[in-house]
Amino acid sequence: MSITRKSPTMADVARLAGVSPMTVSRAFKTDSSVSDATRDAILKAADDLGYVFDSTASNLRSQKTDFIAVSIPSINNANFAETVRGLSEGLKARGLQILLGYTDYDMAEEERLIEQFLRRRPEAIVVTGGRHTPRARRMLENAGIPVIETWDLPEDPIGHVIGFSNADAVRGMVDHFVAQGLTRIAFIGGDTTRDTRGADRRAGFIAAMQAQGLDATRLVAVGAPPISMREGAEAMGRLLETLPDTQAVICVSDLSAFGALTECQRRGVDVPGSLWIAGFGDYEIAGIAVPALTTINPFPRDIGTRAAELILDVLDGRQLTPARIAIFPELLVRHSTG
Amino acid sequence: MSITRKSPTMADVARLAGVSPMTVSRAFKTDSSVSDATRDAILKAADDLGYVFDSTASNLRSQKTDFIAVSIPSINNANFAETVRGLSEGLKARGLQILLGYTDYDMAEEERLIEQFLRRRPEAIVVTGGRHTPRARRMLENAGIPVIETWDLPEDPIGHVIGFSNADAVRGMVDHFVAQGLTRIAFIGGDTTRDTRGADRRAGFIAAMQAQGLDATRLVAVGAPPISMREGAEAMGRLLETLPDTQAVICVSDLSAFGALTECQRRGVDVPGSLWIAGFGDYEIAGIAVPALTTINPFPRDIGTRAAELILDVLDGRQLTPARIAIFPELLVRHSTG
DNA sequence: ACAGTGCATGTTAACGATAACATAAACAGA
DNA sequence: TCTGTTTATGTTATCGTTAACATGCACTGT
Repeated sequence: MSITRKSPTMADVARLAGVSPMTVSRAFKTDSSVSDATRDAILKAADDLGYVFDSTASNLRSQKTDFIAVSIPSINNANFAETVRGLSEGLKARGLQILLGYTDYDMAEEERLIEQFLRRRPEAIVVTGGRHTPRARRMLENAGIPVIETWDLPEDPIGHVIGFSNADAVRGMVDHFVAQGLTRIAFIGGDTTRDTRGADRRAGFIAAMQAQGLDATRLVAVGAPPISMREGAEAMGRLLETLPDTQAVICVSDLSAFGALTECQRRGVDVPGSLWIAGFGDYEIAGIAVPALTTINPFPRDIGTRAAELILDVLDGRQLTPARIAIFPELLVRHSTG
Repeated sequence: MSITRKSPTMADVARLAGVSPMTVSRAFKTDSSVSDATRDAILKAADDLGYVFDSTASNLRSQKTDFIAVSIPSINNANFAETVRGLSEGLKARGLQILLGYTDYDMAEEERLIEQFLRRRPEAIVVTGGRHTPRARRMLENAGIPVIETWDLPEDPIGHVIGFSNADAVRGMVDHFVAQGLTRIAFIGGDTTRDTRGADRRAGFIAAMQAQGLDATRLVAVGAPPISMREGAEAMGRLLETLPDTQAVICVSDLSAFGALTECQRRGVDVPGSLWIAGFGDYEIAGIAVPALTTINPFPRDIGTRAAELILDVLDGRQLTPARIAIFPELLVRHSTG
C-alpha cells in the first residue's frame, strides 16, 4: 500500500501526454476522432500514471450511467438467474451494466429497491412481476426511463411487458391431467401471497379445476416464499396423511416438486405408480431426477434476452410504443406423470 | 407519459420550499441538523415536484458512491448467492449497495469486470478466489480501496482474505473414507482448471490419496465449470464402466454428486450399498436427496457476513491491517456414505 | 489558386450535488 | 448581563468529465 495520494485525473494524463483534457476524454471513447499517434501517447501516459477512468464524473456530465436496473425476487433462484444472464449477455456488447437487486418476494422491499435504483439514474429498469405498491408504481411511471415488467402479463402494464400468464400455464397442466383421466388433483404452494407468481399459479389451478367441474380444494400451503425442497417434502407428507386418495400433485415449483418426490421415496409411495407429481420452471433437477419431473418451461433465458433486445430498441429509438411480448411456456411431460 | 421535461433538481426544491439548496441537501441526509418544520416543508416540496435525489452528482462531489463491488464466478449458484446474501444483509443498514458481477469462471473476464468495477469508484471490492491475472492483481493492489478475497486462503493475498483451503477440506473427506476402510476412491470434477476452487479440490484429493499411499488416479474429468447435474451423471456413467470396482466417489460439488447418484439409480447401482457418493457445498439438495448426500459445508453465508463486517470495520477505521479470516468447513456424513 | 470540406484538437462552461467555511439567532452558565 | 456554545441556515467553490462550440490545418476539386 503506497501513500494515499489523490488518484490521477484526465488533466494529469493530458499534461503528461501534452494534449488537452478534452483530447484525453476523446481518446477513451472508441468512436471519437483522435489520431493514432495521439491516442497511443495518451494511453501510454494513462498507463504510466495508473489512471483509472472516473465514471462518476462522466455520469454526471453526460447524464448517462450505462446502468440497467434489474429487480428480481431472489438471487438464489436458477430461473431468475437465467433471466439476468440473458439480460446481461444482451447488454454487455453495448457497455451497459446491470445494477441488480432483490426483493425477497416483498413488495415493500421492492418499493425501497426501486427508489434506490432511480437515484442512480439507470437508463432503463426491469422488474419482476406486474404487481407493485402504489408508490412503487408511481415512481416507475414518472421515472422517465423505459420500464419493463417481466414474468407476468399484467392487465395494466406500466410500460413494456415480457412474460406469460402463470395461471394459464398451470391450467394447461390441469387440463392435461384431466385428459389422462385423473380427477383428484392437488396443489402444493406457499402459505402467503407474497410470491405473486406462485399465487397466480394456485389461482390458475383452482380456476382450471372448477372449469372442469372438479374439486379444487386439495390445496396444501406451506411456508413463505420461496418454497424450498424441504417444504415441498413437508407438504407432501401432510398431503399423504390427509388426502391419501390424491392421484396427482402440481407443485408451485420444481424445487418443491422434487422435495415432494423425495418424501414419496422415503415413504415408499410409488411415483408415478401411485401418485403423479409435477413442478414448474424446468429447473435442471426436473430433468435429471428419477423419475424425471413433468414441468413447465417458461423460457427464463429468453425473457432476459428479449428484454435486452427491447431495451436496445427503445434506447435507439426503434421502439416507440410500449411493447407487449408474450412468452409461451411449454408443458414438458416426463416420467413422474405416467 | 408526460412530456419529457428536465427532472427537478435540489435547486428547484429549494426555490419551492423557500430555502437554500444546501438546506435541501441536509434535509435529505438523516443525521444533519435541520429543523423539523423546514425538513417537512422541503420533503413536501420535493414530493410535489416529484424530485428524485441524484446520486451521480452526489457521488462526484462527495467522492463516495456507497457501492461495494462483488465479483462471483456465477450468479446461478446457491453457494455464491448465499455469500452475496450475507454481504448485502450486512451492508444494507449502512446504505451500502452491492454492485454485482460474474465472471463465468474466467480469469480474463474477471479482469474486465474488475476494470469496469473500479471505474465506478466502489468503496471496497470483494472477489471470489485468490487467483487472478497479473493485470487484475495490479489493478486491485493499486485501487486504493479495501480488497477482500473470499472462498480461498491464498498464500500471498492482495489485501484481506476470508476463506478456507479447498484442498484441506477434501483431504478431510478422503481421510474419513480411509478411516472407514475404503481404498478405491475416485474424484469427479471438471476437465479444465478454470474453476480454481474445483481444481484445488481435485489437487487436495490427489495429495490426500498419495499421503495415504493409495492410488490417486481414479479421476473423471467432464465438462467446463460449473459442472452440472447432467455432467455428474455422465461422469458417473463413465466411472461405472471404466472402474467398476470403485468403492467411493467424491464429487467437486453437490450438484454433480446428485447427478452421479441419479445415474446409479438409473443403472440399479445401490448407494451406499455398492458405492459411496459425496459432494461439496451442502446445497439444499444434499440434505434432501434419497439417500442424503455426505458433503462439506463451507458456510457460504458466513463468508458474506464476515466480509460485510470486515468492510464496515475497515471503512470505519477499526481494522487497519489486512485481515486473514479462516473459515472451517464442516464434514457432514450422511446416508450416501455408509 | 481558392473556396469548400473534413479531420484533429482546443476552449469554455456546465452537469447537480455538497465540503468547507461563514453567520445569525437562540440558549446556557456564571 | 455578557461571553461561549449550540443550532439552523446560507454562500462559495468544487468534484472530473464532456457537450457545445471554435479553430487551424490538410486535402479536394475545379
